Parts: sequence; C-alpha cells; structure tokens
Amino acid sequence: MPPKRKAPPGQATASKAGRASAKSTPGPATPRSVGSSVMSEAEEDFDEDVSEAQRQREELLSQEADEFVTKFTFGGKRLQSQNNDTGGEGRRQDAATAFFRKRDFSHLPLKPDHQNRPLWIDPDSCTVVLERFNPLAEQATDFLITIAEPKSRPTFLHEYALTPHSLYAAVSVGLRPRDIINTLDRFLKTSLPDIVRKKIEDHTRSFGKVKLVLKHNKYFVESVDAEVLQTLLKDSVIGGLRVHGSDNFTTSFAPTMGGLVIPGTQNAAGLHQANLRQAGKNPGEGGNASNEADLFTALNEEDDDDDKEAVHAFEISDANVETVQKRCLDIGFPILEEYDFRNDDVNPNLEIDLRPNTQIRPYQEKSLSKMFGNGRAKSGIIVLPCGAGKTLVGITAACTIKKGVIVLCTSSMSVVQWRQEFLKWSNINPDDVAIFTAESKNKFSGSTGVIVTTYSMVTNSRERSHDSKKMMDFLRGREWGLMLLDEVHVVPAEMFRRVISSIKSHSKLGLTATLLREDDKISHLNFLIGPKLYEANWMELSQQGHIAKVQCAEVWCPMPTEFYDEYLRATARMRRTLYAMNPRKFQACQYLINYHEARGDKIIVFSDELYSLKQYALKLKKVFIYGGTSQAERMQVLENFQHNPAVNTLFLSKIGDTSLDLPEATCLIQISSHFGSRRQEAQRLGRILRAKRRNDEGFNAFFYSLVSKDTQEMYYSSKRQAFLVDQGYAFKVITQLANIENTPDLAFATPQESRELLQRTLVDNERGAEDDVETDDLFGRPGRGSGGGGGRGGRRGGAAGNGVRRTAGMLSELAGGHDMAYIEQNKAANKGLRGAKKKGAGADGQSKFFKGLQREKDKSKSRG
DNA sequence: TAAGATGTAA
DNA sequence: TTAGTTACATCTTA
Repeated sequence: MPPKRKAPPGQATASKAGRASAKSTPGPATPRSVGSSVMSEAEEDFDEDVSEAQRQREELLSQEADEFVTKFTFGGKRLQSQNNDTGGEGRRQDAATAFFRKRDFSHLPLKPDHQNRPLWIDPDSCTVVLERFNPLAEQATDFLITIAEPKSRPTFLHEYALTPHSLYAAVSVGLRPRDIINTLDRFLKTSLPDIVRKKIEDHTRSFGKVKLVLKHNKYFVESVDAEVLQTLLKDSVIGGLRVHGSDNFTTSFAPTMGGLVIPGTQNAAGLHQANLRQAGKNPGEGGNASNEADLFTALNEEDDDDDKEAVHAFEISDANVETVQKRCLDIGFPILEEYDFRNDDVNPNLEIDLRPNTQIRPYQEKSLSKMFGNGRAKSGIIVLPCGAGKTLVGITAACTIKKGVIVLCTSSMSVVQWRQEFLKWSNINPDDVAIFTAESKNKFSGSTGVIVTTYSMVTNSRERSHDSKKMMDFLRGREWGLMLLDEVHVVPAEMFRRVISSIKSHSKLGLTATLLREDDKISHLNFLIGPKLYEANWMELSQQGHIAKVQCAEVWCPMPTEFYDEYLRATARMRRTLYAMNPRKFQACQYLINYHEARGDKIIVFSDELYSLKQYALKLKKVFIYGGTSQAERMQVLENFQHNPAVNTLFLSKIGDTSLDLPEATCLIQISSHFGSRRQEAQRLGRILRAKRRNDEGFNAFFYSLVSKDTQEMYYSSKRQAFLVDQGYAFKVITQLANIENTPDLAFATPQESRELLQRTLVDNERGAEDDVETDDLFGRPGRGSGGGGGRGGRRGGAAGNGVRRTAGMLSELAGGHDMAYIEQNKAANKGLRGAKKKGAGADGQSKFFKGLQREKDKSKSRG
C-alpha cells in the first residue's frame, strides 16, 4: 500500500518541495483525474483524518483563540516538523482539513510566506476558507464579503464560496476581474489555481455589460457594447420580447458622474474607512501585501474617465422584465440595474434629508457604499441582522436618491413603523409620507413623496375596492426613484414577486435579516432585485455592541412514558400538540420563567401550537396574544408588557414572528415552532438583539429552545439552528436544568397530575377534531391530518412521520434518532449530523473491519 | 363593527 | 423527497 496519509499543506514550503510532494502523494497531479480506486482507499483514511481533525476542532473551539493560534498556525513549526516524515504517521493537524472533506489539494504549492496569508482554497468547489486569527483576516474579510458568498462563519474559520452570483455582485460593485484575481492571489497561501482563475474570468467577463434602464415609464435594455446587444437580440427568448417600432436599437450618451456624498457618513466613499484601517495597521508583512489598500481606493476613483460614452438600447415591455432579466442571467449576461438619479430631471426631486447629527454606523455606511459605489444607485440586497438598523439604511438610501420612494412591508404594523422611522430620522414633511393599507389610502400632497404599503396590498389580484383601485393606478402610473423592499426574502413568493413588474422603479433595495427560504426560490432574488450587496456578520456586530450578545441553549425535556406511548400512537397533528404539552417541558418553561423574572428579564415565550400556547399561559397566569386576539386587546397587552413591572412574561403565537411590533425583551423561550424553518428561528432570535441593556457589562440575552426528547422536534430543531450556527452562534445542549427537582410549586410534578394533563389534552383536541363548531373557535376546523401525509420525520433520527402502523419499526427508527441525539453536544463545532455520526462510528476499540462495515452502512443510508 | 370568504406564506 | 396545516391580511357582507 502506498503511504496514504495526505501530505500536510505545510509540506511544500518551497515550490521545489511542492513538486516532490506531488509525486509522493498517491493521487495524480490534478485532483479531477484521480482514479476512483485510489480515491476510495484514500477516502477511507481521509475520513479518519477528517473526523480526527473535526474532533480536534471541536475541542479547540472551546479554547481561547490565541491558544488556538499558537498551537495550530498553519504551516507553522509543527507542520514543518512533519515535513521530515513525509508519508509516515504524521497526521494532519490543521483545522482547515475538515472543510475540504474528500479532496486533497496538498499538491498546490504553498507560498514561502504562507503563514502570513489568511486564505485557503478548494479549486473544485471554489470554496475559500479564511483563518480568522490571521493578522490579515480583517482585510481578507472585507474582500471576501465582496466577491464570495459567506457559507459559515463560526469563530475561527470562515467558509466562503465563489459562485457566479457572488462574482456578479462583485463586478456590480465595481471590481474588475483582474482586481479580484490579483487580490485573491495575494491573500492565498497557495498560488491561485488555474481552474479558479478561469472560473473567475469566465464569470466576470460578460458581467456589468448589460443594464436595465427605466425611462419615461418604459424599460430599456442598454449596453455600451453594441455587439453584446446584438447577441441578446439574437437570443431565442429575448429577441422576441423586444418592443418593435424602431428597427434596431437606439443610441445615446451615458451620463457622467462625480463625487457623491451619502448623507450621514463622514465621507462620500464608504470604503474610505476600510482604507484608513488597512493603511493604519499593516501587520508585519513586507512586500506585496501592502498594496491591498490600493485596490479599494482604485475601485472608487478609477471608474469614470471618459466624458461621454455611447450607449445602445432596445425597449422591452413591463411584463417581460422578469423574463428578460432571468434569461440574461442564465446566458451569462446578468443585467445590472443602475439609476443615475442625479441626472434624472424627469422625476421631481423629493425634499428629504437625514436630520442633522444623525450618524450612521460603520457597517451601515459600508453597505450603502456598495449600493452607491459608483455614484449611481444600484439595485441589490443588504442583509443585516434584526435590530441592526435596517430601516435607517433604507431611509438613508432614500435621502441619497431624493426621488419618490415606495416602501413595501409584510404587515400593516410595520407600515406604520416605517412611516414613523421616516419622520424620526429625516426631515421629510409628514404630509409627504403616505400610507396605503386597508384602513388608510392617502396620497402625498406634493408632486412626489414616500408611499408605505404592504406586499399584499399591492399584489392583491382580487376584486378591489374603489379606493384601492384608484390608488393602484396611481402607483402603477408613475416612475419611482427607489423601491424599498422590507423582508425581501418574501418577494420570490408567487404573488409577491409581481410587485417587481407592476410597479416601476429605477432602483430597488431589498432589506432582510434572513436571506433564507425553505424552498429553492431564494436565488430568484438575483434577477428579481439584484445581487446581494452586503451581508453583515452577526457575531462581529454583537462584539461591537451594535446588537446584543446572546446565549443560545437547547433544553432537552424527556417525555413521561405515558405521553410517549400516546405520542407514538398519535397522528401527525396530535404529535405536535403532544410534544408541546410535554409536562416536563412545561416545568422547564416554568423554571426558566421564574429564573429570568427573578433576574429582571422581560420574557417572550413562543408557541406555534395554539392549544399549548393557551394552556401554558392560562396555567402560568401570563398574558398571551395570538391571531384571534382583537386589535385593542393586543395593544393593551403589549402596553402592559412594556411598562407594567408586574407583567414580565408574554406568550405569543407565530403572530409575533412578523406582524407585531414587539417591545424589547431580553429572554426568549420557544416551546413549539414551525418544523425546520431556519428563518423563523433567526427572526425570533432577532427579537432580543435590540435589548437596550446590551452594552451593560456582562449583559447577555437568552434564547432557549425547549425540545421534547426523542421526538421529531429533535430533528427539526437541528435544522432550524443551522442558520444561526453558520452565523457563529453556539447552541448549548442542556439535558438537566440545575436544581429543577428541588424547585417548589412546579406544575405537573406528580405522575397523577401528569396523567390528568395527558387526558385533558387528548380529550380537548379530540373534541375539537370531531365536532366542528361547538368548541371554541380554536379547533373549529377538523384538525385531523388526512391519514398519512407528513412523512417528514424520516431521514435520520426522529420518529417517522407516518401514522403508526407497526410499533416495532417505529422503535428501531427511534433508536437511531436516539443515538444521534446524544452524540450532539456542541452543535457549533460540528454542524450537520453527519460529522457526528462518523465520529460516533469511529469510536475507539472497534476493529477496522467494523469501521468499514459502519462506513458502508452510512453510505447506503445516505444513498437511500 | 364583526364575521365570513378568500388568498397567501411558510 | 412531498403535502398539509395554520394563521394572517385583505375585502365584503350583515
């Protein structure tokens, strides 16, 4: 057998050694041509290495950063010593290994000064891994966030992917392909692989060539390159969509631009600050790393040299905008939407400015500078965590453009808020900020202004009331300068996406905290709105005190046997109720409420499950709000929660996810939630990020997820956390709450009470299911899921979702889930259950034979 | 003003 | 790898 250990990356300290290592490694020089038989062998051992590295990484993540750095600086002393026993037992010690999984790229020669460079690259997947502890990490982060998609950002290693979309975004903020390549190369420990170089070139060559321009209420596809336009017209899809009239396309001159100042910033160019910082500290690296700063300066200044440039254009109709944009993206000519608002003298100017002495925060400035990077307004999406001031970003954009603005929100509550924020941050005349909702349909008084409305108001296709109809004609009939899309992740929805074509706006800015959907439509935003311009790092913002620090915990609550038996027998619908009504969960909830109320926290308890929401709240004598709560009552309850010191806990249904303006809370408990929705989890967490006390010494907000053990909830819970884990949050698993047994007055403490609870739960819900009407409206509709249905649980762990037919099958599956659950201890360290499974399988004391067997099993499992 | 109907998101 | 459930927002009717 050839020596199968992968050569450590540090092996090739000089390029000469690099060549040597390529020979001593079993795989041929190019990873793509690795033979499958060699690969499978290599894979096996590599798997061990991976899990080994992963285990170490987990350990490390709990240690201090500096310790980590001294011990594991790549290519440092430790790795050099391994060079001596190439092919021997030297195990890979570096933490980056885990990210590369099955592939080996140790043939890529390392640069001599690689330890000063923060990036690794995987040429096949175009994944870049960043060492956060590297002195150049800051600069590299600024750069990566521009050119790549953040995949996962835990404490020490961040993972980014170079995708066509991200490269497109990079070009759209003004980077040129050669900037990208040179800078990337400079940050890389190895030289930039040709595959990647080619990919970057391929994906950027045609980018930024085509623009969508709105003129006099008509859309034009525009380019400075006549040939590109010809290509598009020859395209089978686009060619036919051109509005005929003129024989070919029209030619005019591109407007020029000059220095633009974003209000509220200290300097016109947002990147200015980044430059200062980079120039300020240049950590001990000589030579070529010093001109990183120049790149960003260059990108801002070098844009407009020639005065007038000829541009060519052809017209398309409103209805086809989406199709054309999508098609262009597909054939590699993504359309950029740019708005040269300073030279627009067709649309009237809006009197609006930020109030004097409004200072926007550095990251807000950074995100806006991406939008206005070249003096025009580019359409795109800015991702900021809840509570980080998305509204202010939107308003500042409006103040920069100073044209008519239409704001779209998800609910009528936030419509009101947006209007208030406009009045709070800007000097706009209150008459110029109008609201269009079911209750109020006002237009602004002057010739232009701000309209705040909801998606459903604008996209409603049903018969409209007279006023609404008139209002819609008004909205459709004019050109807007800026369309602000709040919670932009909802836009890909079948209905909501219509706003894009039905309302004409020169530029669009999408805002969201959670650019996530559980379907695959999220990528549609690339052509519906534009590229992602900026995404903030949650951890960083919380370290800087812009959002609160949060302790996340998952509390495992065992189910009493009688509950569990019933659970196994129940329908999918009933199961949800049962694991929410788990008395142990109830106790945990009670315990946590007591604990946090005593600390002076304001607590919100979320439950998607209405029955348990009510039961919990009534039993604990707390206030609650759900969809059926009348408007007046909602107000009253919220008012109390906010100001009455006797009301510290509030129970909410999923109404609280979006449509309520929640006062600040500092502690959050989830007792039931919507399947595996990552967005919901993140959004709920967002509810406590605003906490005013966040900058107090040692202040922490708390986020608890209560999970009934060995149920489907376990599986959903891990899915839900994925996003937050990627943002760097660590979920602690709590299996036992300290001293809970000795807590007096816990509900359902005796088996007797527990059984009664079960009986009542069953009876109440059964009744609701059978008599349609007689019970309170809670269970008015027949709640029985039509027999089988939700086969969601399946996969791995967690009970299967189908109605129970054979107990034996159920139990064995549960046993699997059981295993899984106990291995997971630190989810931040090994996101995804797969890693944990492998780790479990590779446990000590097993012979190689069993390991192989286990591996086979895993493989076939993941296949089937 | 409340309740029903409908449509929609997740 | 779905399909099904639940709740919210709108508009209309009584």
